[in-house]
Amino acid sequence: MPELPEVETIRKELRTKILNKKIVKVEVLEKKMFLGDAKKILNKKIVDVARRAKVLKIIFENGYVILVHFKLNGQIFYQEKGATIPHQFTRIVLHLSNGATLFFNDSRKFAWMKVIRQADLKEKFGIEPLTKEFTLDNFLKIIKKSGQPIKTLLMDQEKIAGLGNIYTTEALFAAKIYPFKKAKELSEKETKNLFTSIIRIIETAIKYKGSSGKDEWYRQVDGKPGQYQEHFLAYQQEGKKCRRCGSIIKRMKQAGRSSYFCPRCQK
DNA sequence: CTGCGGTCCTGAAGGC
DNA sequence: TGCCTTCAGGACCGCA
Repeated sequence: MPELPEVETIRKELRTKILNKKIVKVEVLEKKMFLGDAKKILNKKIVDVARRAKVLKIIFENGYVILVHFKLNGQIFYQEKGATIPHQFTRIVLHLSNGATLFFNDSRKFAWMKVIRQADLKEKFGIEPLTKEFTLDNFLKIIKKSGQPIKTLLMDQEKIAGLGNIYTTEALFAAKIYPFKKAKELSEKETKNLFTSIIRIIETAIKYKGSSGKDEWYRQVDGKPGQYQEHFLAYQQEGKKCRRCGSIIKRMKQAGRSSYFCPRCQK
């Protein structure tokens, strides 16, 4: 499922493909997945492709933007001129001025695109992990005042932006922290370990172009899978041996989704 | 404030 | 083999 590293990978690749191009036609095959007025962005030059949290932004010269949320299974495929074969789950097709095509796919129809004026954006996202605002001090402040379980807190987009189940699971494993532990009960040392683990894991995951493991529909813009799933130490490792201590990785339901952890080394 | 359950949706997996 | 049921899961919403 596209989290920060996946959306960032898509952003970088897409930017090289569509910067300075225009969208000349929008085909909406699934109405609920396209919000706003497509006419606002037709034939306007794309001046940037950005990201905030798990949301991709295609920014146009006239101040409008297409927001893209991939949710669980969303994909964007870029195909050069002439190779315009839709995917089985294509819901929206964007035709570009150079004859290329963008396919927005999602089997489950949870993903969406939205046309909005940048000035009208009301974002309630927390700190971006890869920016200079993400300091140990700022992280400590967030951790110290929350009675929530640490994993729930890390996935709260209004506190820390862009982390989902995969990367919170891996970061908590790396920092040897039990996912259900209350945030404010973390020691300074644990908080520091968690802070550095988040940065290291997010950066490594971007290097490997995201995770396309079991059940993961995420693909890069060219359709290829990412590689970070080969480095999972906890996520989807239920029943396997912990690579640190040899105990069996456990799965528990937490806040509606699966938490994976080592019952011996995560305290 | 917290936390829970329902909702959207459908492929995959499990049961018989 | 095949039908039927259950489950997963990001974000959001309503309710206790």
